[in-house]
This record gives sequence, structure tokens and C-alpha cells, in this order.
Amino acid sequence: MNRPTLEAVAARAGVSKSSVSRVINGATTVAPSIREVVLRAVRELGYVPHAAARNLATRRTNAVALVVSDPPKGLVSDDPMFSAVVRQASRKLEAAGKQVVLMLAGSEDSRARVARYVAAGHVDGVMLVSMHGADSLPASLARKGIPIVSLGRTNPAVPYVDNDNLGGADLAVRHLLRQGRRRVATITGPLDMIASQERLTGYTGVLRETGHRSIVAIGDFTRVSGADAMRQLLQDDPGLDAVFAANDLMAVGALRTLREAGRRVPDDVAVVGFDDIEAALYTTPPLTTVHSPMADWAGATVDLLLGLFEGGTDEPVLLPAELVVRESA
Amino acid sequence: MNRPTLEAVAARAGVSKSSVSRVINGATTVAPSIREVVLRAVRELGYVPHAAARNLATRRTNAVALVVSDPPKGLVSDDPMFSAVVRQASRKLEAAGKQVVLMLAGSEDSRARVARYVAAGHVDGVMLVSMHGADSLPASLARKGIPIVSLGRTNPAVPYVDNDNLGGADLAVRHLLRQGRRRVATITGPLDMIASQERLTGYTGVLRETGHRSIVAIGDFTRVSGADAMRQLLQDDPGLDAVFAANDLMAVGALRTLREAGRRVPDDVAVVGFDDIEAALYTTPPLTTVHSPMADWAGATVDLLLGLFEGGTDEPVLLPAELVVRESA
DNA sequence: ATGGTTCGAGGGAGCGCTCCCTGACTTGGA
DNA sequence: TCCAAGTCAGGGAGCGCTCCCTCGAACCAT
Repeated sequence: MNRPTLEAVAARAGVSKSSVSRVINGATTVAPSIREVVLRAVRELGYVPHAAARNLATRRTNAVALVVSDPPKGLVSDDPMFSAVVRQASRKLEAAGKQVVLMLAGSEDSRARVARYVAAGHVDGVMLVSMHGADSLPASLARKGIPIVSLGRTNPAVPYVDNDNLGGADLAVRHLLRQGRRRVATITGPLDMIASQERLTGYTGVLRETGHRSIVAIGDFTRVSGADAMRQLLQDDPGLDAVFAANDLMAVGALRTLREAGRRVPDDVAVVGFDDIEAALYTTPPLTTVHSPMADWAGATVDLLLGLFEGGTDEPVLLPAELVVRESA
Repeated sequence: MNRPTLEAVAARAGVSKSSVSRVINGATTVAPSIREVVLRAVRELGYVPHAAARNLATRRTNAVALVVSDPPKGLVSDDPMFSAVVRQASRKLEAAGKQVVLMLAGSEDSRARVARYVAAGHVDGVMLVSMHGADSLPASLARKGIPIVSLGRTNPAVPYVDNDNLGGADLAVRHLLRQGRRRVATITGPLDMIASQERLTGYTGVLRETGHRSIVAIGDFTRVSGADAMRQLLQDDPGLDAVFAANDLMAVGALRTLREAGRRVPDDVAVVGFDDIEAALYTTPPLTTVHSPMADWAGATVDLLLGLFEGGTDEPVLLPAELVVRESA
């Protein structure tokens, strides 16, 4: 069960370690004859370079930490976002030859672990996924001196990619008003997240501009919280005729509450969500929502990080928002 | 930007490298005075052990590969399962001090990459998530001689944890018959997956036993495929009065098709799903389904792997199935 | 033919840590 | 008092790889 070393390959091929190393790493200054004999030895021995040894010598790991905030907190407490983002990020990173180390950052403990892990030199870079605004992690990681990017803007600014939360909310609310809705409520995400804040700001902005009153309930991006918040809103203002939920999952919860309360959608109450997850197609009625291209989003964030490795720009990227009109509003 | 080494700590503390190493690794044979002076030096220098160096010396990595099959193929093409499993597995592995390297196994390419990665000694163990029955990966990995477990049974057997697919399907179909349904159809998962096969076997088993005809359409565990399959079934047998979908996502798709076709659920057609994802609560009507405890499932798989590290048993584990009756059947 | 270049292979010093082994010192028993 | 046994700190040889440097060979121009 003893794995062959580079030295064993060298011995078998009758060349020096250096030459084997060159062949393995694709150096061009190698005579074809040597390359060939080395490659054969590699094949015969089933040689695979030892990762740790290589990392030690090169001081690079070819790995990237994908740090995702864990429920109950965090935008990605919702499944669709979690899987879309993690999947797409993994795909792109793997395609770029980077290994993905997944880390959940929930408790303070786990944050410390992430920091330690990064400090230990395990990874060449870090991709954060929608951390909370007040999160300490971005700052403490940035100090380590390795490239770090964030999907979703963070407070102590690290390079990020975000979608146009403000513009999206604006779009949604204007749509509702254009349909003649007068009392438009909103269900927000957790307010320590910048995305939630921006979506709320977009909502209040339009209402203020058009001289409407805002009706706000706070959720946490989960279905249950959407259902609860909707109940709350109906109690606060039984006459409301529209709801803008800061994400689709909460919109789904809201739909349920509305149905239970005997309100028809969209006749009595119009509902608009945000994100355009697949499930938005399958609600009754199908959900009108702000499309945010999760996969593109994750992809762009990976690109930003890969760019940083190459000394590229750390300019933030903003993805445009777009309203998808279905039947709920 | 030069990170302190163990040697620097030793110098600062005025002791040998060995002593520092002992303190860092919590050896008991260290005088309190030395331990203290070392710890202070560590603190002052902000020392963090270099991971690669340690891995090289110990030949252990403290990392585990979490290999998940990527869409379009694979049970976990569905979000809820993906996130529940990945999340829970990560949590437990991290709690056990293991790092999680996430790898998507989609194409043949990526399978080769996984194999190479494991061979490179990057990880101490591998956790597979519901690979296809015919997958080559389990076999090729098993040959590397490191612990490997699978969530969901695989064909060349590696130690696994699975839920009782057969029993669950049995439960579901009997429930439908008990309600007086006569023409019970099924929508299967991809048939190269063992889970799909077992659920189908459970279905046909009961029908044969009770002298009913089976009506089968093949899906792939996605919502869309469920909707398509349902259309197919309605065409094949317009008189059917019940459907057992091999997972909830397809059940959701089926519900939509039924609604579009003007069939009332459960009055005209009863629907039962499998998995009990959160969304099953939010369909109209809420979905009757076989509960499979994803998180427990993932957790048990992690436990199996951790057990293997300690020389524990490789006995497969089977989780019991349970029917959750809601309104759709 | 000779000196100057260029090119490519080999040698070997690390990378930072662990862990075995040695040896100084302490302790206990005879 | 002396020796055997037991502790515990230090020394140093690896772990497997990279990469700088040296050096020989081949080639060109003079």
C-alpha cells in the first residue's frame, strides 16, 4: 500500500527527480525522449503527486474556501439559493482547477474555525456567500492577506458581486402600484443583511415618492417566517391589497397564509416575490417575482476571485434586476 | 507578511522545536512551565501551524471529500435534498474536526478528477451521495484503500446508509388502496438509481399482491419531469385515480399538471410523494408523502465514516420510513 | 580550432512539521 | 551511597516535492 514517490519514478525512468518534476509540471525545457520515458514510468507505477508535499514546497494549495452562512441566519438559509450558488460556484472553481472547501459559518465558533483554517494556509482564496452585514469574518479574513471575494455586499468592504436589490424592489413595487394597488405591504429579510436593507429601501423609496404609506413586517427569508409575517400584516392592516416579499420563499409562505385567511390572489391581494426560484413556477397562482440570476451571480463571483489570483481588478460587479410577471400580481 | 514557523516560536520561547510541537499537539509529557512559555510565544507571534507541512509529516489531512452527483443526473439534482444533505454532513464533519472538500461528480471528467484527488492523498475519507447504480466511482475509489461510505446504496457495495425505500413505497401504495383507489399510477425516478428501483419495486409489489394493474411513467426526480410524466399518465389512462410519485419534487410537478388538466386533488386523483421536503407543506393541497429524514440520513452516513476512521463497523444502516398523511391523499 | 553561448539534466537545499531516539536529570530501592 | 528505572527536553532525520544553481554538452561564430 506504499504509494510511489517522485523519486521512485525517477529511479525507474533512470533520470533525476528534477526531470520528473519538470515533466509532471509540464515544463517545456525537457527533451522528448526523457519526457516519454518519464511518462511511461509514471503510468507503470501509477504515480500521483503527493498533494501536501507539493503544497509545502510551492506554498500554494489550489484550494478555495467557500464560506456559507448557516441557518438560522443568512440569506442562504433557503435551499434554492444554497444549492444554486454552491453548485455553480463548485462547478466553475473545479473547472478552473481549484478545489472547493465548503465551510459553514454559523456560530462564533465556526467563524473562528474558518479564520484559523485560512490562517493555516489551507486555501489560496476565500469566497464568502452573503454574510450578514455585521459579520466579523470579512474583516478578519481580509487581514490574512489572501484574495477574498463576497457574493453579496458585506460591510467591511471586500470585493463583491451583488444583484441590484434596490432596483429590483423598485421594479416590483412600481409594478404593484401600476396595477392600481393602494396599500402595498412588504415582508423583509433579516435586517442585519445588506440585501434585506436594500430591498426594503427600494420599497420604501417608491412608496414615499408616490405618497403611499409603508406597511412592514420582518421575516428571515424562510417560508415559515413569510407565513408568520403575512399573518401579522393582515392583522395590522386588513385592508392591504398587495405584498412585496423580499424573497420567494417568504412569498410562498405568504401565499399560504393568504389562502388560509380566505384572500384570493391576485384578486384580493397581489403578491410579488424576489429571486425567481424554480418553486415560484409551481405556486398557486404562479408567482410574479424579481428574477435574480443566482447561477450567473455565483459565477461572476468566482470569476472575480479567479481574476484576483491573476492580479486582476477588485471592482465590485452589479447584476441587473428584471421583473418576471406571472399570475400572482 | 512572513508567517511565523514553529521554529520561530521555539526560538522565542527559548525551548526546542520538539517541545513546541508537544505543546501544540497537547502531549501530556510537558512541564507546565514550558507549556506556558510556549503558549505565550504562540500568542505573541500569532502562530498557526502550517497545514501542508503537518499533513506531509503525519500523512493525514483531516479532510473528507463529499462527492455529490451533479445534475442532470442524480437524486440530488433536487435542491432540498442537496442542501439538507450537504449542510448536515458539513456540520457534523466540521464538528468532528474534519474539513469538507465538496466535489461534484457529473461528467466522466469530473469522476476522474475525484479519483485523482483522492489518490493524491488530499483526504482521509470519502462520503458519496447517492451515486447512480452503474457508477464507476465507488469501485475505483474503494481501491485506493481509504475509508469510503455512501449515502444511498451503490452497486459495487461500499458501506452505506439508506432509507427504507421499499418499505416507504409499500406504505404509500397501501395507503392509497386503503382509501379505495383502484387505478394507482407511479412516476419513477431515474431507473439507473437504486433508490428509484427500490421505490418502483415497492409499488409494483403491492399492486401485484393485491391484484391491481401498474401504470408507470418514468421521471428523473425533477419537478419538470414530474409534470411531464403526469401528462403522459393521464394520456395513457385517463381513468386513473391515484399517483405515487417517487419524490416530492415530481409530485409537485404532477400536482400542477393535474390542476391544468382540471382534475381535483384529492377528489379525482390522490397524490402521494416521497421525501417530505419542506415544500410539501406548501403545495395545494399539502402533500401526503413518505417522510425520509434527510438530515438524520446524512448524519448517520457521517457517523459511519467517522466510525470507520476508528476501525468501527462497516455494517450498512437502514432508516425506517414513515407516511405523513396530509390532504393530497 | 577556439572561445562564447545556449540549452537542458542533475544535485541538493530547503518548505514546516512530526516523532523517534538520545541523553541529562530525578527519583526510589537496596 | 550507589545503581536501576523513569521523566522529559532536545536533536535531527525524515515526509515528498520544487526550484535554484551548477555543470556538461552541443552549437555557433570567429
